[in-house]
Amino acid sequence: MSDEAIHRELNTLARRVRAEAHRLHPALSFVAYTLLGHARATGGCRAVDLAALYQLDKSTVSRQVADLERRGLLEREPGGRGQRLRVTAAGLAELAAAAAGQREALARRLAGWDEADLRAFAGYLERYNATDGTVSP
Amino acid sequence: MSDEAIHRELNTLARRVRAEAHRLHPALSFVAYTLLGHARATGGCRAVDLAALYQLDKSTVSRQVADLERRGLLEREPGGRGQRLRVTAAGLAELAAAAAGQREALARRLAGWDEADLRAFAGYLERYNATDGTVSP
DNA sequence: CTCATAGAGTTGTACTCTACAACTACGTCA
DNA sequence: TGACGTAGTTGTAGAGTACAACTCTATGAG
Repeated sequence: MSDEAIHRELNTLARRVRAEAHRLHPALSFVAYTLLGHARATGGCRAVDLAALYQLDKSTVSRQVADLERRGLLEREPGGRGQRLRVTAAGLAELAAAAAGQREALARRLAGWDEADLRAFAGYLERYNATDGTVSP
Repeated sequence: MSDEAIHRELNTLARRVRAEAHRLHPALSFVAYTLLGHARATGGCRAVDLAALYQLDKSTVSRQVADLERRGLLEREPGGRGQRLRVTAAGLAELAAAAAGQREALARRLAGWDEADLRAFAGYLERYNATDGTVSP
C-alpha cells in the first residue's frame, strides 16, 4: 500500500537532493555542507561525532575536515586528541550561501503548498528521520 | 518557517537512504537498483530516459547499463539507436531481493504509524517529487 | 537516392566520495 | 610507568559521476 509508494518516493528523493545541492552550489559539496552544518549547529563537535552521526568512516571525515580546513572554512582547536572543530567566519558565509540557494530552490518547489500542508510534511519528515532504523543486535 | 525544517530533514534523509540501501543489499548498488527498478516499471525504457529522470549524464547511465548487462540483470534490445532496456529474470530476482530488505527496514521505521498518516506522508512525498525543481531558462 | 544533421550511445579522462586496513599520537588507568 | 583504548591520518582501491570527444544510426530535405 502506502509503504510501497513511500519506498519509491524516498529513493527518488535521495537521488535528487544530492544532485540538486551540487548543481546549486558546487563550491561546497553536499557532504562538506552537511558536515560543516553540523559542526556549526553543535558549536564544536569532534570528527568522530560527525562520523558517527552520518555513518561515515573516520578516514572519510578526516579528509573532508582536512579539506575544509585547507579552504579556511573550519578550524581545528589544537591538541592531539578529540579536537573541537569550529566553523570560521568564512565557513559561516559559505554555509549561508549554500543554504540560500537550496532554500530558494525548495521554496520554488513548495510554492503552491499551503501552510498546513507544509507543517504536516515537515512533521512527517521529522518523525520519520527521528526513528532509528537500525536493528538492535 | 516549516521550510527550514523541510530543508534540514530532506538533507538528512538524502544521506541516510543511500547509506542504508548500500548496507542492506551491497550486491545491487543504490544507483543500479533505481535504474533497474525504473526499467522494470516502464517495461523497457531507453538509457536516455533514465538519464533524464535521474538527472545523470548519458555516460554514467551508459556504464551502469553496461555493468547491469554484463551481470545478466538487464538486456538491451538490439539495434543501434534508442534501444529498449529489458530487465531479465535474474534482474527481477535481484530487484526483489533488494526491495525486500529495504522494505523491511522501512516497515520497521514506520511501525508505529497509522494508516492515515502513512497515506498522507506518501501523498506529500509524491507531490513534492512530482514538482519539477528546475528553473525555466 | 544521397548526404547532412540531430539524437543515442560509448569511450577517455579526471575528480570526488567512500571504505578498509595499517599506522601514529595521545590519554588514562592499573 | 607501561599497556591499552580512543582519535586521527595515510595508503590504497573502487564506485559514481561529469565533461568532452567520438561513433553510429535514423531521418528528412533536396
